[in-house]
Amino acid sequence: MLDPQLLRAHLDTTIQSLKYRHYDFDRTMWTELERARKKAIQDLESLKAERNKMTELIRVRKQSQQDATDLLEQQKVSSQALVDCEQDMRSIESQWQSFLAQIPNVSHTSVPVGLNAESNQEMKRWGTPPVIHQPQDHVDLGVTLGILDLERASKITGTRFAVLKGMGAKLERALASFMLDLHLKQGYTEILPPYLVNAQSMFGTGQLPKFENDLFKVPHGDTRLYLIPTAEVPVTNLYRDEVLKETQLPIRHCALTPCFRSEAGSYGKDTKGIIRQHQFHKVELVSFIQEEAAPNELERLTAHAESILEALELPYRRMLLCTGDMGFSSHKTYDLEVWLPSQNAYREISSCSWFGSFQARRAGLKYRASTPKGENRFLHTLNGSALAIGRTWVAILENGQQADGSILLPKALVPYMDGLERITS
RNA sequence: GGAGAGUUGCCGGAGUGGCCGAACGGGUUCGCCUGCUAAGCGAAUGUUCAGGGUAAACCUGGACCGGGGGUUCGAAUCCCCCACUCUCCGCCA
Repeated sequence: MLDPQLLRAHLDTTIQSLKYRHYDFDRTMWTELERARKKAIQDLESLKAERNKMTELIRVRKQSQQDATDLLEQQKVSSQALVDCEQDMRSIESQWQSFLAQIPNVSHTSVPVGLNAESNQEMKRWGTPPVIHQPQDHVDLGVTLGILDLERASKITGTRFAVLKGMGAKLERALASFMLDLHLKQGYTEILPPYLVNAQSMFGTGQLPKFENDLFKVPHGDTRLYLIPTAEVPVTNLYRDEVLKETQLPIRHCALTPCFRSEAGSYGKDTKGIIRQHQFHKVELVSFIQEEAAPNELERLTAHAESILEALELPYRRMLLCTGDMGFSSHKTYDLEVWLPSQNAYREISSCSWFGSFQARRAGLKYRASTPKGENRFLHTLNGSALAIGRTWVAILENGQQADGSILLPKALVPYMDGLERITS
């Protein structure tokens, strides 16, 4: 959620900034909502002040055994006006709230302006793509090796689900353990959160109300729960509606969870293989920190995601997303893209974002500053995949493929595979 | 699934219709005292919204005692619904 003060003080620049995010800000509506809200608040509050004064008069009279019938009659009448006013207030307030809730975040000044992925900036490259004569893709490799079964997955569930088998399943598990262990050494505290969350949590990180269609929903009693699309949701909401102490900061968490995405509206994309699935595993890093330290934290967190790729000897590049390609809640985002030989291209494997106070406002994440005044401030939140495990699995197969169809595993992974250096059929 | 108890400020804990943003105790901060520490003394100490103030200080008003609704001139206090926590019983990985 944007700070309403930003819209009041810098409306023009904010509207311009939002335009670069493909958001057409309705200035007329906003101005009208602001005006109506202000009026409703003032009307209601003056009526309430009036009522409170009268109530006090009645109290005094009653206590001194005087008759207060006239005042009581008067109060009955004015309290009806108050009820009407209250209703107006509520309706306007909720319109104002929903207007604010569906506005995306504004971008940081360092974010390049652009409409789509073509304006993203490559920041760095690491590693050299392996020279492979006629590379096979991960599906051919995986099926031949007997470690990937898409046909049976679609039988038991449907498309965009996969079954991993034997060393394929073990590789997935090894990757998860390896990533978590490295992040623990980097100072993150591991969290194992619920995989189903309530609507408030989804609102807190920005998935709701706008992206309901991308989520899997599960009825539960009179309400409904949502399958998490990323660990970002439960982990960021850990401290929802809390005021932390500044001495607790920064808080850095990592979490391994399955992620569930309905991928509505992406029917034509990545139909082959396990690049785009309804369910996949991901290790996520999440930071809670003060505004001043946030820019540096984004660099740090991204470097930690990169450290996984480097340890796994996977060539990658870092992209700075342009305004038009960023997610709804993000203030600034780096994508990491891993080299996939079968596609002869870099493909997204991680997304590291700084959200400013956008999520903190939605989720009520604050800290009490260690200043003499000890004022409350909104936290800044950041998170990044480190990494999406399904896509890492793909990258390991494709980059490690040998002429005989076997997969040479990166050295860092060997201990996690009980000494296995190569996957063969 | 059944029965019961609970949810109040940083913490403990009072408050069953008005003078309660909330007693009392602890904590914290500032000042005094003390060779240092402890003890003691004095004072301060919630959040949030709207308006005023160039900003800060501050001032005025509203709201907040788990969440929502109701009764009432007036609700932390009475009534209803919901959520959560704890205990017991049942069932179960």
